[in-house]
Amino acid sequence: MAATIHDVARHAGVSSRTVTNVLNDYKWVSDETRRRVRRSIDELEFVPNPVARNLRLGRTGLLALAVPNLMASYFAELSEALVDAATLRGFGVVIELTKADPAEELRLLATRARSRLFDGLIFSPLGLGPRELHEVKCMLPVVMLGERVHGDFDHVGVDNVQAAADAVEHLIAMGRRRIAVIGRDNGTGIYRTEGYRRALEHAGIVYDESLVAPTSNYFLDDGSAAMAHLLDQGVMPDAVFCCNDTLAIGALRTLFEHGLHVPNDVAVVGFDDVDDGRYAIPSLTTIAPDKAGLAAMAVDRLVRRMDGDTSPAADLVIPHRLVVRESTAGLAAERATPRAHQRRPRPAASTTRQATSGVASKRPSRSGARRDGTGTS
Amino acid sequence: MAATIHDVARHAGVSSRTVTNVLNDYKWVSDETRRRVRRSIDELEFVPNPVARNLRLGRTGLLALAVPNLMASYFAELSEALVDAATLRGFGVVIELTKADPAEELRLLATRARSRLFDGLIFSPLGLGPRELHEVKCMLPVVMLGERVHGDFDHVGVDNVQAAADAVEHLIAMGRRRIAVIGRDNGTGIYRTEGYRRALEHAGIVYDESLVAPTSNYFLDDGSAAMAHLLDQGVMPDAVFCCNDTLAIGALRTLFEHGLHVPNDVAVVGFDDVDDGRYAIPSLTTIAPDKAGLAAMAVDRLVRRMDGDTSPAADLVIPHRLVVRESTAGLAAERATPRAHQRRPRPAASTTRQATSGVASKRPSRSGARRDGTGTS
DNA sequence: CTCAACCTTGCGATCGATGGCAAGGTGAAT
DNA sequence: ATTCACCTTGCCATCGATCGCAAGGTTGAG
Repeated sequence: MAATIHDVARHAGVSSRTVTNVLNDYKWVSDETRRRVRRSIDELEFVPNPVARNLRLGRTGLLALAVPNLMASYFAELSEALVDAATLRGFGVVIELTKADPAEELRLLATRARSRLFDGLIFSPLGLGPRELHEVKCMLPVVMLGERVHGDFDHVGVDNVQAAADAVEHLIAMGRRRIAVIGRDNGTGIYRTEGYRRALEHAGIVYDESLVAPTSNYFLDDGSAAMAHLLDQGVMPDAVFCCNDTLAIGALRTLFEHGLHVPNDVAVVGFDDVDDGRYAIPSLTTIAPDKAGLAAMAVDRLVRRMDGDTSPAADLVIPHRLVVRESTAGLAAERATPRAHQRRPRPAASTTRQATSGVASKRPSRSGARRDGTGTS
Repeated sequence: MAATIHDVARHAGVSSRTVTNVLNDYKWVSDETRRRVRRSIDELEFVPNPVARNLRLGRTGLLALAVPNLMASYFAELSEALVDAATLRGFGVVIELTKADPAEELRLLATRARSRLFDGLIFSPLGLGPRELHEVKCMLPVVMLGERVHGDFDHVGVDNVQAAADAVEHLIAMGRRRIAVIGRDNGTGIYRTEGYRRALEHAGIVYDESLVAPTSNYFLDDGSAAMAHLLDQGVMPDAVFCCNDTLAIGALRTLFEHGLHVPNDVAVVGFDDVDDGRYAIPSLTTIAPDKAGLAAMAVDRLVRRMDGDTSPAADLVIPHRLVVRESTAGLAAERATPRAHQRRPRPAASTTRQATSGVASKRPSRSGARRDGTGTS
């Protein structure tokens, strides 16, 4: 059905060897021949069969990306960033959903990774703990995301403990004392809760188990349920640190339903700087990791390994920063201090503009003005 | 490095032919041999090289899924559903991000689809209009999502015009008259706006161009900007129909910033029933398509085509329903009528429970009670 | 004329699994 | 002893592209 290299050769009146030479930019091909071959390729709509090529070359041009799910915005955004980064380097990306299931994650590393269908694997483990991961040895290059694991895998991620501590420190700086935490029991959650603990300790606040609402998952549901659980138990915090934005948005909803005002009654901080958080009501204070940087770094690392780099496993820490929004600073605070708290990159473009948000009135209507056009006023 | 079928044969003391026989459940293999071969496979950790197998068989076990992005929750949820459905049938999924770029979408259909790297393609076109798509002929099985196109592609999707009309009818039933629409200018948006127009017409309300806020994209940003644009122009609607939930959530934010109450001042309806909408403040009334059903149907259709089904292109319509939440019914309305408006499937499980939401108080605290435990009260 | 640089080609092995074919080998039934 | 059903095998072509090798061709410079 589809044309092969031989069809092209016949059509162009050359040998198949010459066609390969053209395809691979071999040194000694005359311009004339090159042109003729190219024309035949176009006319026959020939596309080299990657499967055959890959069999020969031992590479498939595919990376596998293993994430727990795509429903949690963080993983959706992360995946998008990684697909972009991979595409830039000519790799396709196969998405594998692990559902944070340890068995599934192991199967992926142990079996599926041996299939040679992928040239590399970017893995965001949630189910497997450091100990299990330590055991696994994997045939193909792997870059781990999320929390550092103690196997000999390359790793890219933020300093979760420090970042969480930053977030909680911010709450303390805002005068909060009874600070709850939601989300301890998943991969990175453990480390983020540790950061929470340290920040409290540093401020001389005692760590109170009853303020900890563990969730094994990290969906909106879970944040909402955990918050409700806290309130139902009569625990009344004046702030909540959520191990990610999705949990935080769920928690916002529960607080709203309970008639509690954020941040007046309870301040909320998330983690990840997911797009939704910017548009939440109130907008969500959060820790923003450099996701694009993370993606680029992960792919870069992987490609380097595929090219034979055998240096010892690296632990790459990407920067993070605190983004203060209404859920801790409040509407009034934001209005009073129109500092450039936020960065709002437009998803499509890559320009980065500074802009305030959360301003409720006095919006100079310029024709065709963008929503954030007030940033200049 | 990695073991091949021949290594296994040698190790088990049989011929490679026998190993193939075992691998493919050939009829005449003695149990004894079968066991021995299996043991060798395990010991050598042999996994058949899919690339070689595929070269021979002409199939790769991979489906391509082309969506514009993963940032818009709908596509994230859709992708997750499709990956699940494909995994169930033993297919891997390669995600291709088109960015809603017509050129990219064409390249995908015309070139990348010829690569034989995929056995099939599930395509969610946004950039290409029906006319362009009509032209394209594609070598491999394709199932189209979103709006029906008039090429000879299989198609799975909701009846966008009808569904949009349902949504707007609901607004009209709630007594709204000045109903704006956000989002016309993208693939499905055109059809949804058409549904909007019909519902107005049916109710004898004149279609007013100044109430139409077109957006070419469908991110939070765009919804927010479009809403601001309407308000800045002095257009004061009493309801807004947004062509998807993401736009709607963006619009909610702008309304909030302008100090307008939803739904008292402005009612808002979205489309897609994205997870975020359930947790938005206020929770979002929306049109819920059966996403899991859609995913299953799409994969099913694709597999059937791959197996040689040559029946004429099918147009499969999946059911939708209106889900009424606070953004049109309001807190009070919900509290007054604890009807089972909503279905809230837990992402992980597939059980479907009826539950009210948006109840602000009187939450009977049962130990370990789920957030939606009030549904029985 | 000779040599070298440049271009093109046919041949054939290679990547790893598949599977047709014919040829054997069992053991049991006829 | 013969037939047959059952099991196992070696051999080889196949999928399509890659690439080394040797050989043959054309130039033009020396």
